[in-house]
Parts: sequence; C-alpha cells; structure tokens
Amino acid sequence: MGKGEATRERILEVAEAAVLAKGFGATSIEEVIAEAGLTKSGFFYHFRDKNALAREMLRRYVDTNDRLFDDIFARGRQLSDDPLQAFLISLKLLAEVMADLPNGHPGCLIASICYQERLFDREVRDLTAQSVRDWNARFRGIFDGIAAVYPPKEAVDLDDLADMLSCIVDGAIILSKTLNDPRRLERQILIFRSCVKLMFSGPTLS
Amino acid sequence: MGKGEATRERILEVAEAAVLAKGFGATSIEEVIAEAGLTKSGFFYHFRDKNALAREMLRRYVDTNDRLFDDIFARGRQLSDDPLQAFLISLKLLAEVMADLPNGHPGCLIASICYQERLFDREVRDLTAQSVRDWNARFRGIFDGIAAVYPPKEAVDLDDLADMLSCIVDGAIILSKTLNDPRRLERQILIFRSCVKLMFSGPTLS
DNA sequence: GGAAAACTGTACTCGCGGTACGGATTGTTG
DNA sequence: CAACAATCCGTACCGCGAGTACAGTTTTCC
Repeated sequence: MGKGEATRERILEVAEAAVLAKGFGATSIEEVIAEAGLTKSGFFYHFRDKNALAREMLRRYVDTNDRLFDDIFARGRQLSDDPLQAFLISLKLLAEVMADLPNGHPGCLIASICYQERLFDREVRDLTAQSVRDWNARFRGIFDGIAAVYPPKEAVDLDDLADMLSCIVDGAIILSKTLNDPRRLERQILIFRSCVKLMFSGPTLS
Repeated sequence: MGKGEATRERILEVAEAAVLAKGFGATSIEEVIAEAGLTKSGFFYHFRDKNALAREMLRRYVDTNDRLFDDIFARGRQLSDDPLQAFLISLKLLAEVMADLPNGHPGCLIASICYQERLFDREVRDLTAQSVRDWNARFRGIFDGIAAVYPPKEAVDLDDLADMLSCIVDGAIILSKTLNDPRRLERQILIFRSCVKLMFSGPTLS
C-alpha cells in the first residue's frame, strides 16, 4: 500500500464517522482534513469533490458489509446442515455482532444517502440501489433454500421476506439512534428471527 | 386563523417537501422563501433560525401522523370487534393509504432528522424520541388487547413487536426510496401483517 | 384611526465548497 | 545519483447560503 492510498483510507475513515454522526451535508471538508491531519489541497488531490468522497465511502461501506455477511452466513452453514437452522443461527450471530458494537451501530450509509439524494450524482445513487439489490438477492437465495425443505406457511412472497430483513435492520438502526438505545437493534433482529421460524417451521395454517 | 399563521403554514409545507426530497442540510432557506413567496426578512420574522423551522416541521409532521393513525385504527375497531381482526384490517388500510400516495411516501421526517442529529438542538431530538415512544406505546396497547384474547406463540416480547412496526415502515420507506419502487412499502406492511397473524392466530408451537 | 402584526429592503458578516496555481517533499526507477 | 512522478503544502481567491441588524412599509384588527 502506497502512502497515498493510506492517506485516502484515513480520510475515508474520518469522513465515514462524521457523516454517520451528522449527515453528509453537515460534514465539512475542513473538519475532516483537520481530523485526518492534512490540508485542503491534499484532500482535493485525492478526491475531485464531495461527490467523489461519497462514492468511495460507499464502496468501502458496501465492501465491509459484504465481508461481514459472508462471514456470518458462512459460519451459519458451517454450524448446521439444515438451511433453516443455519439461517436462524446466522441471525443470532448477526444480532450478537450488532449488540457488541460499543456505541451502538454507527448508522447505515445507504439510509444516510437516501435522505440526501439530491446532493449526489447518478453514479452514487445507482451504487446504493445496486448494493441493496445484491443484499436482497443474497437473502432471497437463502430463503429459496429454506423453502425447498420447509414449505412456507401462508402465501409469503420470498422476495418480500428478503426485503424485510433489510427493512428491519435499517429501521432498527433509526429506532436505536433516535431513542439512544443500542439494544433495540439486537432485539429487532431476534424478533425477525422469530417470524422466520414461525413462517417455516410451524404447522400449516388454514 | 391570522395571516401570519397562514404564512407559517405555507413555509412549513414548502420546507417539509424540500427536506424530505433533499435532506435538511441541502435545503436552503432561500429556495424555500422563493417557493413560498416571501423575503428573507419575512422568514426570520416567523422562525428564529433553521432549528426553529425544524422544530415546527416536526410538530406538524407528528400531528399529521397521529391523526392518520387515529383514523386508521379507529376504523379497524369499527369494522371488527375482535382486537386481532381489527388490527389486521387496520394494517391493510395502512398499506392501502401508503400505496395510494402518488409519488411514493415522501419520507419519514424522524429518519431524516435522525441522520442529521448534530444539526439540531436538544429540544428537536427530544421531540423525535418522544413521538416515537408515543407511537410504539400506542401499538403496544393494541397488542396487549390482542394478547388478552389470543395467547401469542413463542416468547414474543410485545414491546419489540410494537417497535417492529415502526422499524418496518421506516426501513421500507428507505428501501422504496433507494430502489425507486413505491410499492415496496405496501408489501412490507402486508408481510408484517402476515407475521402478526402467524404469531397470534396460528396453533401453538412446541 | 391607531397600535400591533406582518412583512420588505438593504447591507453586511462568516463559514464552507471549490478553484487555481506555484512550490516543496517524498518515493521510485533507470 | 539523477530525474521524474506522486504526494502534499500555502495562499489567495470566488460564490453561495445562513444569519444579523435595522429602518421603513404595509396589513390586519380592535
């Protein structure tokens, strides 16, 4: 890793924390560079403008989350051959990871950008949309595997169920931030887990 | 209603649309007053600063939502004496209302503020927290009524279940905005409805 | 009609995003 | 070691938007 790349990484790290804490619009470049220890010229050498910063922050964020999900769901499958059990285990692991964050979840960059969309160019918005689609496709794949073994109760659309996990996480992050109670996120993941359990492993309804 | 009050209302209306579309930080006072048809001096006559604007926007938003919820859940109880059925009806009504919004849900002001928190003073943040607590308490009351008749499956915490509705709505708004697909919100409310149905009306699990 | 409320107009400060550009280090490579 | 590029600094500047100050004007309402 060259020196330039290290600097970029430092800027992105500082910027991400600031954006999640205060929103993109309220995060000034000047405070970012002060925290990161370089000058304005240095910053604009690495990023053409604030949009370029957002783009790179997003890529970083999405990559980190992808790796986290890879880990968690691989570990689930590793601990059980049954697709439903594996997923339920993974959800519990996910809840634990979220609960272990010292100051609560810092926030979802996607959501943060969602509520600032006019500030960003098309490329950034496409990136957020694509990453959400990718995550939901991943979950959908898991539910397909589960449904093949356990016929689901009621007429549950598996795409909707996959969306639901994203919704729960994003919504619970907002809830826990708003109420200043980090534990809410963990609890919501676990109640979603109960729902999944009911949908697939309970007796069939009329 | 005096003329001043009408002007305030006009400003708040314009500002809310702008904030939900672009975020609070990206909404300039200048464009708001241009749209509302008054001068800068006129604006600052009504609002001390941007924070005061946020505070009044919030009050307005919370009041509007409160009235909407009052309507919807009253209508549900009106259509069925059974607490579970009444709630399920209300959820369907809620889904319909959300689906009928011409350009999709404009966004949740609470969430918008949540991701900009450092921009606001304590009073604004307390207001968001209190309104969320109020809504969840309302839902919790409904679930109490249901649980009194239908013993819930599994060990479901009713507070968490009440939180879940807020999470689903907030999360689904983000999802539908990010993917530019308004129908996602309706579908998420309906799948939450399925979850509630399963939890209370299904046969008991082991 | 007169006081208070509801504005307008002008002129200013300040911080921030962003540009421009010259120069100074620092690393890298032949 | 020399030369070259990558990396970063300093400074000076522009434009925009939030917010202030304050005097003057119109509207509303009793």
